[in-house]
Amino acid sequence: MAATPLYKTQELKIYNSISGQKEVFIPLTEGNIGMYVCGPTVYSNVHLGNCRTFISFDLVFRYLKHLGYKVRYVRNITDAGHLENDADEGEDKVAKKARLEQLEPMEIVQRYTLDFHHVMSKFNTIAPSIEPTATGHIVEQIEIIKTIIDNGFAYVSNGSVYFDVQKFNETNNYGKLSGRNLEDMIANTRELSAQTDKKNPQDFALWKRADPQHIMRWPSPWSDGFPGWHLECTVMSTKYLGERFDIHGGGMDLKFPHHECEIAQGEAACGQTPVNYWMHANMLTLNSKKMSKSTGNTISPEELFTGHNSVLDKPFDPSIVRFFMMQAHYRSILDFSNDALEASEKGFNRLMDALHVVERLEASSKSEGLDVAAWRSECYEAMNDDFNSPILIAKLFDAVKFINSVKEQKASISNDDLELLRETMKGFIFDVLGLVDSNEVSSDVGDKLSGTVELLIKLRAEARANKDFATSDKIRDELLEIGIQLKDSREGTTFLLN
RNA sequence: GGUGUCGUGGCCGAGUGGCUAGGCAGUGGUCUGCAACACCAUCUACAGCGGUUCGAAUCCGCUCGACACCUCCA
Repeated sequence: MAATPLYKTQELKIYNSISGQKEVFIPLTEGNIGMYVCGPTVYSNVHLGNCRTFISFDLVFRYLKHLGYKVRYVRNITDAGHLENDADEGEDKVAKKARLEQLEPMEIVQRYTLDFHHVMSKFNTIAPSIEPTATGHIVEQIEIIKTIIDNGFAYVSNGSVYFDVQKFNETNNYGKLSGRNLEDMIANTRELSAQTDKKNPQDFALWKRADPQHIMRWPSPWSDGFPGWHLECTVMSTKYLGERFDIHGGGMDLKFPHHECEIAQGEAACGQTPVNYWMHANMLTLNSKKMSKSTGNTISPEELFTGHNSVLDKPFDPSIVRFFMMQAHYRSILDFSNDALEASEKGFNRLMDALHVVERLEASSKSEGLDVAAWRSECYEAMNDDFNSPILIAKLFDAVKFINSVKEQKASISNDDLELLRETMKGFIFDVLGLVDSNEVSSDVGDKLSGTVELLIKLRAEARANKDFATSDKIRDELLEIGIQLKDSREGTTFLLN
């Protein structure tokens, strides 16, 4: 007797990067979705820009689940194969870090994987269903390389294996995702030194031979070496989601060459294109420039939570940061600044306040001031339109205004509508947007705290009744200083934690 | 040089061929012992220049500017 899943009544549209259009989303198997998102390379701490992508896809994951879909969400950990550059002597990022810090590569991997998980949980992202690692899938990677060679789309050169892009392009289309064509790429390829092993500069590595002094090497039919970066995603998505699956996500900067290469590998190995809907999350910028480790233009989540960075005036709660990100669309560039974050913080607090107000609201015989059912539909319409969280948030603020008006007795709400309003607000704020009420304190502490504050409120009320405003203001102001704000209304005084 | 995206009011950020986005900040009012909160009202817009159209900030062209990818990057 399960209720009808929401997805049967909602029409979700997703902007598909490969077509450049919003398309009605139809999963391969009704009610089930396979989603793959390119995860981090764990050779250093994640920065806030990295986080935006994962928070964006957390929104996608959450909304799909909210609609009643069963989602298998795979997000990999790149712990091998990611090279410093594209030259033959390009060094593996993890191996390089291990060499520099004189640690085992897996110590590097462990350290930064733990950091990544810690930060992701701070941002209240839901863990993926499967989080596979590249090093855990070396065997599968070797197998798929064999298949691609057998199919004639790769060649062995000096112990390494390269994908033959020109050969592939004769029967398939290399560049369809990023809107490039091979002739242009050939014509505009920059001069790179030491590319002796490749037939053509556009070719990319499936397997790289490693010198004996390299610390991350695995045996293969071609050499002791390591797999190419693009390959792991093809292998792991295929293994856990099938040769063809619904959604593939990642940062905009991975569109080319990484995702283009994934398409080529998938088509070369399996004879069909791997992904139905390609989704790309846009960049977080700092000073209008992309956050990037290599340029040092970054801010770390830790700096944000502690406020220890020159661009920050104060620390910010992870939920504020998440809310700030949700106020922009995932396909838009978002510029990070202290001022923007402070504005978000105030808005966020107003939203949370309203959530407390709506719990205590009294129903009337009829609703006046907002058509709750229509408003609810508009919330869904916003999210159905390619996960438009900024519109959703605007709608939520419409409700905030209405809730406060009801409190002020300038509007009214029926019992049924009140229930629907509460349920919808909480559903979107907590389940879909993944925000956390930072005012919430653990119930045990909360009970004792509210008892204490209620006592002070009572004392203040007595002082006010006696026109002892010095005492009443002292209570109000000093409570505010420790982050407890008193709110007077005609029903009496309530408090909020700031 | 190639490919693509974007340029919205004091700030951040949506959206649309004709109807208020929203948040923050500002202004005037209501409420209050004074405030805060909240509510009501209100002010700053669609880079520039042409074109299409009854009508464009929204479509087209050009100019200027910014950003991203083409090399590792979420």
